[in-house]
Amino acid sequence: MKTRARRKAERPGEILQAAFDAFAERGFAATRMEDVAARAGVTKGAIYFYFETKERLFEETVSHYSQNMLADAGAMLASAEGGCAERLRALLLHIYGRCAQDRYGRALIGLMVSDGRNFPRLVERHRRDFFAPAMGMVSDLLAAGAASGDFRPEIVAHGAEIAVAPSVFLSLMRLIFGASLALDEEAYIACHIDLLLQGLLTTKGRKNLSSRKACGEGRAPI
Amino acid sequence: MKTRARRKAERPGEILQAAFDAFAERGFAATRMEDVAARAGVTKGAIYFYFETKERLFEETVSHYSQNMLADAGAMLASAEGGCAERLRALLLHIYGRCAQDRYGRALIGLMVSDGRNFPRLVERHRRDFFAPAMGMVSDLLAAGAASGDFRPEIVAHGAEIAVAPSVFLSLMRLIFGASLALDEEAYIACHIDLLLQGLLTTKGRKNLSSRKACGEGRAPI
Amino acid sequence: MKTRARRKAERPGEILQAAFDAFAERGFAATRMEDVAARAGVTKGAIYFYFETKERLFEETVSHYSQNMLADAGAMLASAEGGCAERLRALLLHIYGRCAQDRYGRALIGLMVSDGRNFPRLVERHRRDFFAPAMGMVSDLLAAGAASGDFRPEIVAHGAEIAVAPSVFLSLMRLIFGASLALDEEAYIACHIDLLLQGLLTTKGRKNLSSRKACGEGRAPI
Amino acid sequence: MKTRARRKAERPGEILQAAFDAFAERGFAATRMEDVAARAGVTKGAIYFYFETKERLFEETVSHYSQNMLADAGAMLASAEGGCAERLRALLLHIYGRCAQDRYGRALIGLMVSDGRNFPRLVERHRRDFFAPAMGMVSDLLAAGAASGDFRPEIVAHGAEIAVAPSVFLSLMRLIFGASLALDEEAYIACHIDLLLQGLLTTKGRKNLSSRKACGEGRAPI
DNA sequence: AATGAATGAGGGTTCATTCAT
DNA sequence: TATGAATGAACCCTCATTCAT
Repeated sequence: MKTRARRKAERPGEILQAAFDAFAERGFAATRMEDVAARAGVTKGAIYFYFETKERLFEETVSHYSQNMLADAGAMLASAEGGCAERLRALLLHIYGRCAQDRYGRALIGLMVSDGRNFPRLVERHRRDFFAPAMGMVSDLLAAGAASGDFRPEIVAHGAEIAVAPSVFLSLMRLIFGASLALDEEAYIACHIDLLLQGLLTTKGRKNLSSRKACGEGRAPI
Repeated sequence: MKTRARRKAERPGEILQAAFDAFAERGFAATRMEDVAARAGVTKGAIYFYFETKERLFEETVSHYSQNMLADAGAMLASAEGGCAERLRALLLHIYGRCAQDRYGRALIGLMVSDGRNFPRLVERHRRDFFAPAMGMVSDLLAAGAASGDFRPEIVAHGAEIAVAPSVFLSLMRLIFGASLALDEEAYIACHIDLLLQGLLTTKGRKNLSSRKACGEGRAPI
Repeated sequence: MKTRARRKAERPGEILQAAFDAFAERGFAATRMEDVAARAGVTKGAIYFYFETKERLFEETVSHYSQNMLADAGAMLASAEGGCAERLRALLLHIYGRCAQDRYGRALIGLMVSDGRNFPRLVERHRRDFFAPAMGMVSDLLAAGAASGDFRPEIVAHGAEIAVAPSVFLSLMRLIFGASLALDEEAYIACHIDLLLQGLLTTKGRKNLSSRKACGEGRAPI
Repeated sequence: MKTRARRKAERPGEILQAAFDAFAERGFAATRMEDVAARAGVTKGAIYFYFETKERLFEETVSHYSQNMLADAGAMLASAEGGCAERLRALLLHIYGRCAQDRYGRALIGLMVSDGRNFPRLVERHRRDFFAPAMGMVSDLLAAGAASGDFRPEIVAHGAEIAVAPSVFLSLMRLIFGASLALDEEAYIACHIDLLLQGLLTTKGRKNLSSRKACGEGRAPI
């Protein structure tokens, strides 16, 4: 049994977690405060002690969750090794794991789509603090590759979105169709990275990649 | 003033249109029957003369709209000329126009994401009657290209999704971020098609494409 | 195919019949004008050509039906033979047939109970034109019996209601419990008449009754 | 001002009472939840805190009320003294008081007739838990009288219904015609019991009754 | 800090009634 | 006469929010 003080300190976090679960499952409109309360193991009134309105609860829930995702990506990238191609592959795999294959990552996209309309401040913050930096990481990688001669320079401007799109697309298909969509995700991802690198790499980049592989420095493609 | 008979024939369509507008703008839950009625120029009760419940109205609205989209894509593809690469480009451009740049196409995706949960039958029908055939069109094109030696055969299995993903991604970004997302769509699309074809074409396919262009048979990319 | 004029003349009656069926089955509130219209084979609007409102339709329906019942009872009584006891028995059997065992007779009672509240004029008319005369017939019979010395004179004042009550009670039980109430109606009726006559007859009346029976002038009890 | 806890404990009962009043006055369909709420001194929503739907409220209201009636009748009978005839008279008087002369008892019958159709479970429960036991009480009394030789044995099978019918009939007349029906209830009841006992008693039973009366042990009839 | 009874505004749905055809 | 599309007033029910305890 935790102490009362300890419980008290944890309440807001528990509520946020419960709220995210609930919103993720049913969306903003279909989630009742009582659903959240039940999940959090408190009563409706208690939520209002910590959050002014349902709208505020939603905003804090979503932004609380999206903040973590960026930090993780940064950490991952910092520790990645190899040339630009390998680093790009590692980043994409990370994104797949966080945004398409993780239930919560998927849910975050779903919530943005379904309820973002009514929370423009939240969306703007999400764009500024999460989406733009995340795309920036991919963009920077492409720019570095172009600078080193590994990547074709034409694609620096919009390549990041193109590179990331299939992971978001996969996420969306799962959101909409769920498990009823038959799709071999491993093969899908391999195909995506193969196609992307074929389109991205210069002749020089292609050589670098294969020579490094020959030296055993790279992982097998997926 | 139209005759009564004429009005009657048009009412269901007017209501469906009004409903699609309303649902697209606010989602299922936040849309009131009165909103739909007002848009259609009738009163709440009149809608119930044509549609049993709000749920049924939603289902018919969505499936009515998605049926049109597929027919259009088929017609477009039938009239497309040129080699596989040109035909693929034409199809992708059509998809961009219908699914990313058209307000209603975007809305359709948004509605599937936000409210599909509560309409499993509708989602399944949409998958079977719209999504699967649409992806099949792209898939068939890739298979034809692989057979003719223009496209790399490895990508036949999942290339369709990868090829289409950026258009859906763009659609999603506009849904979520709206106009606040600075993005040159023309350049984005050009980059996408360039990158995709680079990844897709074999050496032979590349020659076919450029020779046709040299003869003036092809349009400039985008 | 009937002529238009003929159809026209029959319409109100058809509607009244349909309305009575509908009201009898579901009560006033739960019956929709459309139900009545469907039963009558016309559309809602047509009903309003003949009846101002739903209330008026109800009133005319009920009073139209209740008018027949009294005439029948009078005719029956006029043709009844035998002494007071026999005539009383015949009358009670008639009442059983019309008010307890006939679906419509039962329904009439049900409608009076459930909806009479809101139709005071109707109820008053029913009381004056049907209920009071009907009770009067029974009362007169009792008075005649008392005058002739067959019936005990004490019961003339309220005996009619007491005599009739079990048939209404039976009607009510069927209305409420339907077929799920196990009850041998033949035996019930026999018991009722037996008990009633035992209570009613004077010593002289008893003799008259049995002597007539012995002469074969009377029917067996029930 | 009552404490909150106390109010909470009383609310359901207050609502049931208010609901019974309202339903009794207007029937199920014509009673609005707001009527009930206003009578109970709460708002519409509050009712839904205690009762799921209007249907459930109706069911609980009716069965709550009918349970009391049976218990009362049992208690009364247990304390009754005298021979079978006296006990029967006492029971009938009790029934008159509760089912014909009490506004609520009358209403219960009315509700069963008008709305029972739509609540088959309720009706069945009412039959099993109230009507059958209540009739059983009368039946048992008749059987005991037959066993002791006071009552004629032929009437055991259906005598209970015949005995009770006039009280229900009176109830019904008041329900339908209200005060506009001129009827001396005291005399009516006396007539009923007189007639019934005349029909019921054997010669022996008659002697027992009059001897006890002669000894001053019995009350005057009514 | 937390409870949970109570509020009250709002939305979906029904249906008697109307009226242009 | 008859139709049936359309109206509009109710009514049931939900749920975010409040507040006495």
